[in-house]
Formats: sequence, structure tokens, C-alpha cells
Amino acid sequence: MRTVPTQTAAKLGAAAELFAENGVDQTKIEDIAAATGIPKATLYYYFTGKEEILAFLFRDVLDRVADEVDIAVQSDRPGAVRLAEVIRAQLRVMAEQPAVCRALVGELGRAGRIPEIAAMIHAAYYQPVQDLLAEGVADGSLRQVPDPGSVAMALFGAVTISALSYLVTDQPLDEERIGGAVITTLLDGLRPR
Amino acid sequence: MRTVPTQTAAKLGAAAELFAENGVDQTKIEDIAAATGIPKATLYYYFTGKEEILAFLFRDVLDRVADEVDIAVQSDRPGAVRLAEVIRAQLRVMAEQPAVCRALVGELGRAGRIPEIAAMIHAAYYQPVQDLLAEGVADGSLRQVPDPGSVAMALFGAVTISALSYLVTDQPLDEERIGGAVITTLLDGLRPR
DNA sequence: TAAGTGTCTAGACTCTGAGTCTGTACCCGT
DNA sequence: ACGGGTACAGACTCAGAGTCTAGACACTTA
Repeated sequence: MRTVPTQTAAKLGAAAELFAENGVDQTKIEDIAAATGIPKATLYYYFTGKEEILAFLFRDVLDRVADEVDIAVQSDRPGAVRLAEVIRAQLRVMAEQPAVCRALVGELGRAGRIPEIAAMIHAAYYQPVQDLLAEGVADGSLRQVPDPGSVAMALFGAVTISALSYLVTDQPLDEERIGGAVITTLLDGLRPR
Repeated sequence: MRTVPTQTAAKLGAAAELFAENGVDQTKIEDIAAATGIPKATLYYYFTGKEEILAFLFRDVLDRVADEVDIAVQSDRPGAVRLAEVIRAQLRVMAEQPAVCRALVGELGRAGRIPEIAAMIHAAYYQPVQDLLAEGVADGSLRQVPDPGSVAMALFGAVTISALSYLVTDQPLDEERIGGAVITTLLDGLRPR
């Protein structure tokens, strides 16, 4: 894959829309060409095919998630507060890039296909969240859990699937509502205190 | 779509494996024919195409989820206990049908594609869980939450994505571990009591 | 300015695979 | 033994993925 010029990269957002809406297989290269304004020959000049275009888009959002999560993690507030920030950060990115995120979730089940996705999610999300859980225990704002890895995954899933159900129905992603529900449920639990 | 004989239906599990592993688009009808032993002409005899084979498989697992969830919900134990049962029920089905579940998650992002999926998940899962949350409040085992719908979605997401990350790496699905992490996190919360 | 080099695109081509169609063998009730 | 539904084989069409060639433009470097 050659280095994709910024201007070309910018146009590819329209391709994400197609992927999300119709699925990868239903999306013709010519459709992508039409939607983005990038000629078919040029697409093949930069990418080996649809798959690679998809991977390119994914790398883009996952970088963004990593950045946002990183900012949330870096602050010096208590662990519990930063955890809430991380959740909001993820929701923000999903709200900004709805189409790519829909397509991304669609590919989550295919480890063999784009293997680096799993690694990227781990580095961008699971690892920082696990660290945060430990720090929260240290500063007293969170309690010790037996399996922080599973909690990080569960958290990611809760936010992702909730957000997704808004995205697929083309409702505007209500960050407050989802974020609020996930955060209070997660922090305070469902059992009466 | 004609009525699919039980024996034919049983063979389709192999197709789910292909879908999950390579994605729907990469899976050729002839591959399905080869993997299942069902001749291509016969596949077209029963189904209009790949999509319909996929939908058939989905309906199958979702029915199973609905059944299992229903059993969990019907007992007369406290809401909190039944909620934990529902989580284990979902994990059980995913452990039994790993390939279909992977493929299913892969299609979650495509509402337009198989629109009844969303409806089926709602009926099989969200609705019963929401009812359960209300009953738990009534019997005192759960606290009132502002948005039970969002909680139900978040719960589904937490379990689904956690389980998925085991499935894609071909690790045996550790029901105890995931179930335990999700249930205690969810019921007791992450904040120290 | 001319020649050389890399970027980008048009358009025609090949070839894979989805889905169709025809025919046929088999079973089952009458 | 005959008519009708079930199950399948094999050949066909056609859309669309990906390839190839050649040429247009921009940019160095001589």
C-alpha cells in the first residue's frame, strides 16, 4: 500500500458509509469510486482492494480512539472519574465517525481477516483501561476486581453495542444517555446500596 | 424459502464456520456446498442465496437464546439472581454455537441487511431483561435505574463482546470467568461499597 | 528547454463466482 | 405406470473484481 495523500484519505469517509450501510461485499469498487470521486484506477493504485481500504479506515478511527483515551487517562483526577472520561471519549469518537464504527463492529468477529484490529483495540483501549482500574484501586476510588481484563472487555462491549444500536437506526448518538447509563450502572452497580 | 429438512439444516453448521472465519463476502456458495456436502443446486433450491442461509442460521441461534433466556426469566427467584441466570444463558448458547455467534456479531452493524435481526434480539433479550429489571426493583433485589433500556443494551454488549474475544481467538469460552466478571461488576459496581 | 521520473487516470481487457435454467433421477401416493 | 413434488447435475449468463497499457500532467535535474 502506497502512502495515501491527505486529500485522498479525506474523501474515503464516503466509502465507510457504503460499507456500513450495505456491507463490504455489497459495495462495488465502482460505487466507492463514484461516492468518493476517486477514480477506480487510482483506488487500485493506492490499495490492493476493498479490504485494504477498509483496514485503512479502521486504522484511522482506532488511532483517534487511542488519542482520546490517552488524553482521558493522563489527567490527575481519581481513577473512577477518568474511567467515566474514557467511556465518554469512546462515545465521542463513535459519534464523530458513525459509519466507520459500524463497519468496524461488523468486522470484530473476523480475527483472521484483519489480525491487527485485535492488537490495536488492545493497545488503544484494553490496556489503558486495565491500568486505570489498577490506579483507581490505588487511589481508593475503585474497588479491587478479580479479573480486570474481563472488566475492560465488558466495558468496551457495553459501550460499543449500546452506541451501535443507535448508529444502525440512524438516531443521533445520545452520548449523555448511553454514557450516563453505562457509567452509573458500572460504578454503582445494580444492587441497592 | 422452502422448508429446510432437519438433516440439511444440521449440515449448515459448517457454513457458519466459513462465514465466521472469512466473512460472508469471501465465502463462495461453492465453498458452502463443499463444506456442508449439500450440492450447490440444492442450496439454491432451498435458499435464494448466501444471505438467506445466514438469516436461517441466525434465526436458529436467536430462537435458542430466546428459549434459554425465557427459562431463566420464568423462575421465581429474586430478580438479581435471574439476571445472573440470563447472562449465563447467553454465554451457554454462544459457547454451543461459536461460529454462528461470531458471524452474527459480524452482521450486527448492518441493520439494513437483515432487518429482522434487530427485532429478534429485542424480543429475545432486551424486552425480557427490561422486565426483569423492573421485577428486581419490585422484589428489592435491584435498585431503580433511570434508563432500563440502555442498561439492557449495555448488558448484552458486555456479554457479547467479552464472549466474542474468546471465540475469535479459538479459546474455549470460559463461562465462569466471563460470567463472574460481568455479574459481579454489574451487580456490585466498581466503586467501593 | 529538454529529458527523465513519478503520480494519477482512462479505458479496455480477463476471469472468478453468483445466480439461472434445463434436464433428469428418484420417491411417493393413487 | 403415471403424475407430481423433491433433489441434484452440469452448462450457461452476466456482473463486477482486479489487471494492464498507455497517455496526461507535474516535478525535478541537467
